[in-house]
Amino acid sequence: MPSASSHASPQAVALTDGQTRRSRRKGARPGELLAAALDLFVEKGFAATRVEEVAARAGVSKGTLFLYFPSKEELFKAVVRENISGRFAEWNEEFDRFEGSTQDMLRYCLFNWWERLGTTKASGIPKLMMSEAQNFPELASFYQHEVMQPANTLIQRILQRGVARGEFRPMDLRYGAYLVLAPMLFLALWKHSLGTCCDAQAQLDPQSYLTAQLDMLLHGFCAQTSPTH
Amino acid sequence: MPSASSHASPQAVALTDGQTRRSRRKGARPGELLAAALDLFVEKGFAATRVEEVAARAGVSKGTLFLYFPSKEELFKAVVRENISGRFAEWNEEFDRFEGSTQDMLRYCLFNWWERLGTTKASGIPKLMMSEAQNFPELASFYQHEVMQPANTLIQRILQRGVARGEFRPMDLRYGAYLVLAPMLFLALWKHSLGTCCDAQAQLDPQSYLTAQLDMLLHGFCAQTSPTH
Amino acid sequence: MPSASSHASPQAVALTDGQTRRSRRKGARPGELLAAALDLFVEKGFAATRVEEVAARAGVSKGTLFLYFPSKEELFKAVVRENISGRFAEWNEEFDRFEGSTQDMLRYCLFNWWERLGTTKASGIPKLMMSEAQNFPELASFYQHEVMQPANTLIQRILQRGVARGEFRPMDLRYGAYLVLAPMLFLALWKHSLGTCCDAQAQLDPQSYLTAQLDMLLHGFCAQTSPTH
Amino acid sequence: MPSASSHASPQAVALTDGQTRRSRRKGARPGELLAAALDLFVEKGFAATRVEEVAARAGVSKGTLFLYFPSKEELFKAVVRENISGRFAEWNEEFDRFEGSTQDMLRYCLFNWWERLGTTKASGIPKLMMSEAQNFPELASFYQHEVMQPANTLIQRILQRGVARGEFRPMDLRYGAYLVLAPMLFLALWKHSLGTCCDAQAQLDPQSYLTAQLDMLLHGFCAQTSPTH
DNA sequence: CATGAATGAGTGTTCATTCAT
DNA sequence: CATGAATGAACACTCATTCAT
Repeated sequence: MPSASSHASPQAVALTDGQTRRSRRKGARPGELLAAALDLFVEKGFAATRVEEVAARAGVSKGTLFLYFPSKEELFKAVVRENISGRFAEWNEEFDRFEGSTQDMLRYCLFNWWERLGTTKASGIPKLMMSEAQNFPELASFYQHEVMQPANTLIQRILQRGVARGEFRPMDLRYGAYLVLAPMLFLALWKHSLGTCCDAQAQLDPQSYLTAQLDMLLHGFCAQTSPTH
Repeated sequence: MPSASSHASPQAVALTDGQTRRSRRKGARPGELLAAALDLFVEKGFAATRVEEVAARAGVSKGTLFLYFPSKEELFKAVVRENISGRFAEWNEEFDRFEGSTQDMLRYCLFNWWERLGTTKASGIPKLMMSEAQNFPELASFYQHEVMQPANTLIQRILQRGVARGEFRPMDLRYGAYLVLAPMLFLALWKHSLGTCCDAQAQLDPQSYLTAQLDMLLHGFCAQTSPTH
Repeated sequence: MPSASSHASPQAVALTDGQTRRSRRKGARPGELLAAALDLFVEKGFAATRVEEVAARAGVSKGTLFLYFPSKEELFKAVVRENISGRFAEWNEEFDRFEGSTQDMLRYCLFNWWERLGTTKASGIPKLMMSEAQNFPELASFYQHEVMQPANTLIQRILQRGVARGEFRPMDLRYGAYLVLAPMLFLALWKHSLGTCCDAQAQLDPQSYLTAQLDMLLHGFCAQTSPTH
Repeated sequence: MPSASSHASPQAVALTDGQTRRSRRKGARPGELLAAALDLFVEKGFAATRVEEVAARAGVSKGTLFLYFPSKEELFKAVVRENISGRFAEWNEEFDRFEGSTQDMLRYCLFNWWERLGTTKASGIPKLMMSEAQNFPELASFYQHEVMQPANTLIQRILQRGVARGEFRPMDLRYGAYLVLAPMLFLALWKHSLGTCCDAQAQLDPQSYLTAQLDMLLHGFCAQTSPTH
């Protein structure tokens, strides 16, 4: 039963820049941990992130992390839920309330998505999943059900609306949804991988990219629309 | 995966003091190792691949691997360098010789790319790069210059041809190229990550996906083509 | 498991500066904790029992446990001390009053012991002592003096009575007593260790075992009794 | 890739009293590990023994231990096999060759068992199993099948021989075997638990104990053999 | 008195890397 | 050249113990 005095040891204090850790408001714990976890998972990947690092960045000890999240995987799931899954309800409601043309809706969808997620740390999550899917099948399955499916469904609803109102050509909705999703994901992926280390001239401007994307989605490349197969 | 031994990386050569390794039957070593490493890196990712497994699959001992590659990281670099060498010269020539419509050229480009690369192990490399770009910035930059740029340029040339011939509407070529690339990369990424662990119903059929993609690229979603900006 | 609160260990009392805890309904705390601890120590062993579990089973918080017992080790000591208190006075009295043959007395002793202790949680204490004797030498010594010695003495008195009355052959009483004790302890040990996880066919029926044991103790294996040394 | 010079570090050398570890004959590794493991398991119990300690005592690193034994549990099983299970074949053969009376055989069995196992570290294994059975059911089951069963069978064969030759009274062999086993196990258990910390006067002399045990097994306590139920 | 949030040392296991042979 | 035995740092997770409230 050694070192009863090890609490508030010099090291621990050093970690928090000398603040007395005990004095913080209690309610913030899980939130700080989720924020720290998001940062680190995005920065270094799931496997390469050590739970101790997450805890340290949140200003708590390793043990405390496990007080709130039973395992690293559950921590990850909580991060995803906090940042993505939890928002589909809200987005679906926005869809129901939307009154403009479906073109505008699609535009709103793309730009809003980028503004709300793309510009935040959460935009790193798709890359994270891509990287770790093979090695953590349970996480992949979780992401598939809690993120990809709802996203797909939401976009299918938009396309369906466009078709129903005669604004869009008839189409296979399942693949149509991927046509919208693919470039969005590509943008997020790019931002967190190759985008971080390429020349200035090769940078992708999100606004321009999304604008081009939207125009192409709606009208295609062709000068005159006359499908040819 | 052609004649691997001719690509022995500088480091590897340095290790052996420049002896002519070629004269022995053993000269095939590095190539076998690179092939095994590609397989495993693509299957399981960099971190999850154990060097012992690579060595075993190449039929040599762990020690031998380190004889040719000073570290796991260098092995990774060699694998990427080995597998993204110049196929662009050939593809650019094909472009020059192509005589049909630009629509057909784009179709040919997409389906051919999938057939020649997408169905092979090499289709795992983009995922590999995405995942590890942060950890190997030097390689990411290399990939950017040697793969992404040429690919971009090639596609821009196609789009440019279409515009020049009045087949395509005028467009910002740089972003236009990404519109073509994004779904291609998405397909390759999908195949090697979430695609491996999702429900049967969520599977993506490459042919259908590319077909839908092409149709949308050319004609867009809209019922009547009347650009609105 | 009678009135636990009357056995509050010295340490526990010391902790509370001798206040009269008795006057409150909460006085039952240490007893509930000791009972819970006995259960769990017997079930899972010292190391595998978590103090939180003990506290939970006693219906208090982890912190409260440490209010009464300064450490897990002290809790263990208190448990053992609490549960091996003097039943020997009573048993010795029974011996004095017994009027039948010494064979019957031995039979009574074995079966009664099993009924009164073997079928209760207390039967787990010998196993506990065996397992932890090395780690708690002071307790082992205590157990030796307070349990093993009196038990030995009691059984020696029985054997002595048999010899004195001509019912038993002369013998070395000290070792004779172990001959009676060994199988009793073995039964208790078995019940709480290997007996819990072996095939149905390898199970030991206490009644049959004790019967066989008694018969052998009295008459031995040999067909005709003619001691041969 | 730091500290390439960490091999043969001062610490490591210190562990082996300055011998160059590399110079040892290779074949001794598993044997040294098994011996170290037996020592430590017996001294401190399975759970309380750290694999690193085992490795250190054997003069190798933690990693080396896992080179030979895939897990701590397998190490334990190997220890048991090495010291006990592996010997039943030999003992059964001795039984087959034995030509004297069954009384002598039983005597030989008891004293020989003590001499060959009881006086060695291996005598600590039964205590080990008793202590850890609950927490490691797989080990318990292993011990049950590889040790208890064969021992039981061997003793039943001896008793059966005695009965068949008219030397012993008829009996239930299954329980009869336990009558022989119980005191043997008790002796081994005693030696490694309470026996280590009790007064000189309470010590059990194995030879005397076994002698008394044998006499009682054969002839019982009773003055005249006249079974009374 | 009682709580329970917070701590951090401790452990089995993996695996890239080394090096004597 | 090739081997594979040996290494030891690294990591997720547990749990006895503390202490501010």
